[in-house]
Amino acid sequence: MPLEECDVIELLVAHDIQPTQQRIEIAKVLFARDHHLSADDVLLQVNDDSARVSKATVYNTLGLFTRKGLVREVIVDRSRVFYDPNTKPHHHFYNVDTGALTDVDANQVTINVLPEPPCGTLTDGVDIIIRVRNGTSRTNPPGIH
Amino acid sequence: MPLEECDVIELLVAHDIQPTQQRIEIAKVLFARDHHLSADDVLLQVNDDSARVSKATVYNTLGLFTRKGLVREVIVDRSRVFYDPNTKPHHHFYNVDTGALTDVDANQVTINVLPEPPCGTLTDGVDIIIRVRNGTSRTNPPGIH
DNA sequence: GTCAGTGCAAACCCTTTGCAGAAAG
DNA sequence: CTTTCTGCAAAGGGTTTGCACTGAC
Repeated sequence: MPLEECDVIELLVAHDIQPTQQRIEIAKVLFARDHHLSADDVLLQVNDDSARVSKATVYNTLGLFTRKGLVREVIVDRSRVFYDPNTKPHHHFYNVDTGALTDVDANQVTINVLPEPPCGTLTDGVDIIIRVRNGTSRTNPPGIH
Repeated sequence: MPLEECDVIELLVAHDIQPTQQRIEIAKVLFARDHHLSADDVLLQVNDDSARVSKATVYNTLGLFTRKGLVREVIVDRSRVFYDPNTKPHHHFYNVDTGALTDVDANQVTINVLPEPPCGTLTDGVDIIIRVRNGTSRTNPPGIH
């Protein structure tokens, strides 16, 4: 389904974000497909198809979207943050060779955490990152079934 | 148990690392306790008690230790990498308010992943990061029991 | 003497910030 | 007209690199 501009505007407004031209362009890139983009990816793609958005605005906007819950930051790589338009609970395969991120729906994974969170804290969320590398074997590491 | 210098040297040699003075100092800091240090933490602590190690050497050495499997990088924070002397399979609580990392033994957690890794890849490892924040509620988020 | 390891400072890269100009309501 | 947003460029902070020096064998 091609993403209409009016859908994006609705999305922004629903998240209490003023739909400016630049924010619309950035949202269109993010929500075009279910992918994971770095800030730089967004910058390149936004400026690829006609629009003109500065680096500062891309960073500011991605931060804004994250604070407003429109996208989620995924931290798997020392060198850059990925932004994930999928805000439903889910986890990730991360290919350490290629850097590719793949979603794993949360209900495809069951985890049982026996230990309590450290004293005085409460659980905020769980990120599971399954690091994969190129190869063909089928053996799972310990603890995974 | 206080960590003897000879133990550290043995550890380095066992991992095929030449035990130079600086590497010994860095290893002593890392393995003094079961904690999680950033490169900067290591730099400060190494130069605290008498020894003199440069920033470049700290970074080079931490990279070397990681490649040789002596320590593990933990990436939970956008701003810095933590180095974990515990190489046994385990996961982490991460306090987003304080930055504190706490180990969760792998056998305290069971995870069942239904989906296969993406085509042509094999699982390398699984990192579970349980983000916690300061507070007192006991409610678990969806998927945790 | 040779080769690996170290240290300094500069380079790098991603990200953030300050501030003036532009745009939205 | 007022407020918010944008863009540029400069600053920031962690990390890496180039290269000469030191030290171990």
